[in-house]
Amino acid sequence: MNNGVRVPVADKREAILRAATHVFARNGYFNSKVADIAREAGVADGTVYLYFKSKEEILHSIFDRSMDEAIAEGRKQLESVVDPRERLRKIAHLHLERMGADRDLAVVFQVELRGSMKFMEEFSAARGFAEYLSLIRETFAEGQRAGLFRKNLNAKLVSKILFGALDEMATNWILSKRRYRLAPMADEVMDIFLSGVSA
Amino acid sequence: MNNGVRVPVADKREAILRAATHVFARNGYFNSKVADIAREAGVADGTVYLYFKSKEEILHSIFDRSMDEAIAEGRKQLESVVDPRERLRKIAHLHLERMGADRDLAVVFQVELRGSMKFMEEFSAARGFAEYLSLIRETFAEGQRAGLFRKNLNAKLVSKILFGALDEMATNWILSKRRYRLAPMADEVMDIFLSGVSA
Amino acid sequence: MNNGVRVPVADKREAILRAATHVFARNGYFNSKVADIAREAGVADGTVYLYFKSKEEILHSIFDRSMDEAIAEGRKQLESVVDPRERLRKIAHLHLERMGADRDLAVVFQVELRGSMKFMEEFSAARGFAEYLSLIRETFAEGQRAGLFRKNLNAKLVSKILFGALDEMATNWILSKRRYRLAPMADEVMDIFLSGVSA
Amino acid sequence: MNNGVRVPVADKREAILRAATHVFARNGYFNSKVADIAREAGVADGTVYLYFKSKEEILHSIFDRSMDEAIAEGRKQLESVVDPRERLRKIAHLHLERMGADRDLAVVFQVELRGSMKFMEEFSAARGFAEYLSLIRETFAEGQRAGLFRKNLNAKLVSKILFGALDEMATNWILSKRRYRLAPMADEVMDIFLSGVSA
DNA sequence: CATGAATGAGATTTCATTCAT
DNA sequence: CATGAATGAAATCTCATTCAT
Repeated sequence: MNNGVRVPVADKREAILRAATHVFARNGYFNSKVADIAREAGVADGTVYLYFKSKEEILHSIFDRSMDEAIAEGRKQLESVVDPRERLRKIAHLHLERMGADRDLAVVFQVELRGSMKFMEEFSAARGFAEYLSLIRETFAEGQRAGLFRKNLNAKLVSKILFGALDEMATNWILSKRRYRLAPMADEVMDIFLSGVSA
Repeated sequence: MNNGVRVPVADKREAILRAATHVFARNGYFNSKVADIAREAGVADGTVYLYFKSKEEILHSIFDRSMDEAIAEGRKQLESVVDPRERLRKIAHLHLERMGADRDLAVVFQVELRGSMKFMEEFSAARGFAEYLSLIRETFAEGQRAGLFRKNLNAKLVSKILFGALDEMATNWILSKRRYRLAPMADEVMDIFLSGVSA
Repeated sequence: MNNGVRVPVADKREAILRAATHVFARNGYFNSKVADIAREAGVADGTVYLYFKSKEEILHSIFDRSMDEAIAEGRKQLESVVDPRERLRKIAHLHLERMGADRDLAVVFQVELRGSMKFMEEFSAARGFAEYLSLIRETFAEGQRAGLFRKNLNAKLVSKILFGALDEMATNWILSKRRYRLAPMADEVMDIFLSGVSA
Repeated sequence: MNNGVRVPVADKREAILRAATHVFARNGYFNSKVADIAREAGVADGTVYLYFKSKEEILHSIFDRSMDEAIAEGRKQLESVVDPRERLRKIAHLHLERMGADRDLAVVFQVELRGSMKFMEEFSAARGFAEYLSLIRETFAEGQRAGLFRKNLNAKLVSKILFGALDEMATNWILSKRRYRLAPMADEVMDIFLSGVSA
């Protein structure tokens, strides 16, 4: 698997990211110590700095990697879907499936990303977020052109409403003591949403 | 010093809360120093501890006071409104009016409250938040009983959708470079929402 | 001990500088820990940072303060001396008296100042040092104009020779196991020096 | 890898010493990282430890090797010179020629050796230095016995003055922005020195 | 009540050195 | 011999909190 290229223990970088996600989810970014992450990853404190140049970069890497994965996966899954209603439904599903698949990651996203967006302006995860909103908006606009959705609605606003609803599902899910499946909420949200916007 | 006039204690507590809101909004809770708050409030570092027993308590006080005010104000304004649709519309307005009235406070709420909800067990702002969701839910259920809203919708879910949409409006508003008025978004959201849930 | 009473150190900044001089002289700048300085000064670690913004600034402050004192004292003492030979003799005396008066300070100067001069661009002690060389050079040039010293000698070079000789006396003194008085070496150096440069 | 040719060990040791001299000259001993030296020498970090048992030993080796070379070269060059005045002149020339031949080495000597002399007591370079001073002193004493130099001068003191003057030339040369040749300064120093001590 | 100098525990980060390959 | 990933001890600096005045 090295194909002649020395891939220095991609294992360890991975382990650190996973450990950091867990630790951040448990304590919050600011209350988490690099030493905790190192211990959880099974490496020495210093090793963390062979893979990331600061604690902050670890957080960024978590966001970036997840965003990249989500975007790639999303693109692939949406390729074959043409009906704007189905596309939106797919988007909603993907959103909540992904969040529901890794609770720690979801916590980090829902709890820490917001803070980060405020303070790390030129931060790539924020750009990923903007891209995501655009995708919803354009899909919706397409539906409007196709006569599926009411033409008098502001596409940008509508996309925020949909995102806000999904985001709230995720937030409630991570805050809830009860353990329920998150993905199915997508359908419920979409039913209401589509009724609200249909022509 | 005081020109013989006794400066009421409330003044200083107030000044500290206001200063803290501003400082937290600018830097985030963890990056804010108590010394910054004290300087901005025009008091000595130690004075902060005469009014609050810790930095964390300042944050909680900001939440609690705002929540209490919002709830009191909400109760009063809703007293005379009976139509569930109008009540929901009023709630949305109050929500965004309050957020839009104090940008710093809005930032603190949107950015820091969520983090706090995950890590601080059962503090009163979280209870206020739950109360708020209940209010929406019950108003909606009332509308269902009155035949205004579709009976097959899950009231709890619907209330989260509405809250999520409003919350997203607020978040977008604080993150936006553009300066627009937040409160009017309430109507736009409600139009879509009501179309979506009406019987 | 303190008999339970907190004995405030009179001038803390002063105490820290003195302690730092001692610690630096014993261990060298890079091997000295701020904690050592704090302990020796009888203050907490953090207190050091109320008076100096970094360990490096402590070193600079030691240099700067000593330089300023030396220059002020030198100016005063030289005011009344007109004969260039006597002026140079006075300069040599002041140089070695000052070094000989505080062994720790002498060590810091002889050992750390040179390193600092190479790596820290244009800090004030380096300027003080340049000023000092100028003073010697101009005094010597005056002596040349007065016919006391050989006119064919390069004043700048000569001033460096004199400084180098005095500097070497100081270095030998701090490195020596034996305890002898440094100041008297000034006369011995000056006798040879003046023989070498007299017309 | 080696093109079948065995790379002599001396090569690598040599490369490391040269690299270290350069790195130390640029950053100072304490600010230099072993990794920097390794990179500059074109070897792996660990390889450094096959040739030297610590970073400190590298510094010592630089001193020792230079001292040994200087002493050997000095002995050879002085063999045929009998006149004490000429011997001293030769010594001065050799001193400044050697320093002037390798600026990095000169920086390390002038800047780091002093610190080392204070903190590493039984350090062989210090012994080399003492030997060097003895050589000057005895040559001078010989000149006194030969009636060339004033008998009332303290040979030890005189030797320090000469050393101090030469040392100062070297220090000024490395600190100077200007690029001039160092060796010629030897004659200028010796002219003044010999005038000062001649009978 | 108010002050602000002082405290000191604690966290991030660096880097000389080791050792399995 | 050579490598360089991994180690982990150590040090600077920060800042919430206290308390003598």
